[in-house]
Amino acid sequence: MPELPEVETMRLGISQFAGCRIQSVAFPRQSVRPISVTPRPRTIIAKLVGRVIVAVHRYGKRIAIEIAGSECGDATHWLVIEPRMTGLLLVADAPSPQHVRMQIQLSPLFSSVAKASTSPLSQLLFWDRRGLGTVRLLGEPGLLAACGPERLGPDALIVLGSDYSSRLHASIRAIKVALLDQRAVAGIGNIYAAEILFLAGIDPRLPCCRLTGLMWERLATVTRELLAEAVRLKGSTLGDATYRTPNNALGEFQLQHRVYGRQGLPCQACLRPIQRIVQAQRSTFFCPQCQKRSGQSRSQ
DNA sequence: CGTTCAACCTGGGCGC
DNA sequence: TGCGCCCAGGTTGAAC
Repeated sequence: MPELPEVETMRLGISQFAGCRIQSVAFPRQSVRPISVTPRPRTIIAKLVGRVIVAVHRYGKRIAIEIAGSECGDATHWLVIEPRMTGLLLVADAPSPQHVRMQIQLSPLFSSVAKASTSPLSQLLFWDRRGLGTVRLLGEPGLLAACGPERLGPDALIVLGSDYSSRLHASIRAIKVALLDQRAVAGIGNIYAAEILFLAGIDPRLPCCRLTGLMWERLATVTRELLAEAVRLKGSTLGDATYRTPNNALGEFQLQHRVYGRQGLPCQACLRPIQRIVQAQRSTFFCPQCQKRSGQSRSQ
């Protein structure tokens, strides 16, 4: 579920913890299954307890909680969380207790009245039903390897037409498949790729090398605007309703979906049925009429 | 380069 | 009710 808008909503919802000290860390399912945690849970716990959260960052679809170094010279660390399909960061109660993967208790660094009244909740949970998510505690080299420019392209919220064209213009891959490549552009997933291409009027099957400069510009503009609107609406909570904001609110951008999950339903623009195809083992939804090869722009 | 497949997991929905 | 199957927001690595 979590793509850029959902992960950004998580970041905004837990950034209040900047300045808080970590009181305790637990990995409740540790004995049930070797969950994807590196290094070992006890090592993470030893390195985190007593430390202060400096800031909460987002790199593509990953959250990186910056942990201050200790006074005895220990370096800054980052707790990097990848929600993957069903992971959630929560400050509220978890939907089901058995899927809580990590539990962090926090105490305010300063017991100021303002802080106490604005953040009554001092617990941060990583909840993950399917358990495909990962938690890593990394130093600076690790952070760079996991979230640096070698791994992630420009953030989709600020991507430019020139970013797209310089990275993809020579590729023969279908544009929809390329949009899911985090090294090309960071943050787009299966839902938003479909929605972006519909709004840009571009056929998801079109090879990247056939897009014109004008189309790259339009694609970038639509990407930024659509994702910004999705962040404003706190992401998309689909039918199964697993996705929640950290405060347990539902997303609202699913009400704006034009093609995703709408196979067979009439296109809102032309009334022809939305089609579902499979590309790179993922569903692609699009309108064959509104998303002709070159969209509204003329191409050869 | 690029694509395809399997794997990692749980659980909802469907047809029978 | 239950069983078997297909599907799902993501990522990675092996094989071709």
